[in-house]
Amino acid sequence: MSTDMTYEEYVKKVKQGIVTEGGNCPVTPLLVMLSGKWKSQIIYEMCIQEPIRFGELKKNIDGITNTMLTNSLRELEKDGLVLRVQFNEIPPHVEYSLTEKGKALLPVFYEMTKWGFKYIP
Amino acid sequence: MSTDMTYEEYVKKVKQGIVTEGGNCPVTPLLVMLSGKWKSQIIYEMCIQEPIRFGELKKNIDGITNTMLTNSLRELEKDGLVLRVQFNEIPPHVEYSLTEKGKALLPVFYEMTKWGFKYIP
DNA sequence: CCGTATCCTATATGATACTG
DNA sequence: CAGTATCATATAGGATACGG
Repeated sequence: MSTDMTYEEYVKKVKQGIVTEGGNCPVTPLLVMLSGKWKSQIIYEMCIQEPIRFGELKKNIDGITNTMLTNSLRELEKDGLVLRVQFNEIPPHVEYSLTEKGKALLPVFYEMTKWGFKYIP
Repeated sequence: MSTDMTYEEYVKKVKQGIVTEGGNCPVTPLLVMLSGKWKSQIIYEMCIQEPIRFGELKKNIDGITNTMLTNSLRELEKDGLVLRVQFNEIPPHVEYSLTEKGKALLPVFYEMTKWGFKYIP
């Protein structure tokens, strides 16, 4: 299936049951990548400020622990959404940013946000 | 914030850090609603066929158990995405369908699918 | 500064048997 | 037909202390 199909083409194909490839739900992989309590907030922080450091993420995301921030960043990195660059200066620091793949999620977030404003009180 | 803001307005506001309301990530509530191993597939099946019965969902979604299908449907119903209608005939049956709120997720899935086709091998 | 190591709890998921 | 009840396991999330 083409990447630039229109919305009308998409809806038509969904109703025909032919959007899946190999029998898998087409949105599941992305939902898995974004699953977890903190990942969307981490990506959102990177949309605002980029690159951003570990300590800034920790300060901006209320309630997150070192463990969860580290784990989430590692998974986002493994999935190719986030880039980690380490600077071995004194003092050492690390800069996180979105990859092209990660930045390309913004239209998805746009639709989710529009939906949220309409349907979530 | 308006529901019909353009994508350009959205991106601008994100970068200014003013998309959140009350300090919460705007996409988190939806991600929570769609979290879990089976929910997106359930919604997808309802996009193809609607209304659909419990047994058909079970047959179409490979590997799902009674327990998980029931739990997932109950949560989707509680979140207002899915409607459950019970027919007390002989034999009894139940029909599930998407609410307007649930149907309105299709543009979100469209963007997710386009992203998936581009970035997932 | 940016984590890791360890341990603990909560929640999600799963297997199986049974029922209005 | 469409579930529920029960029990078991796996994974996610969290608290705290410490290290390169």
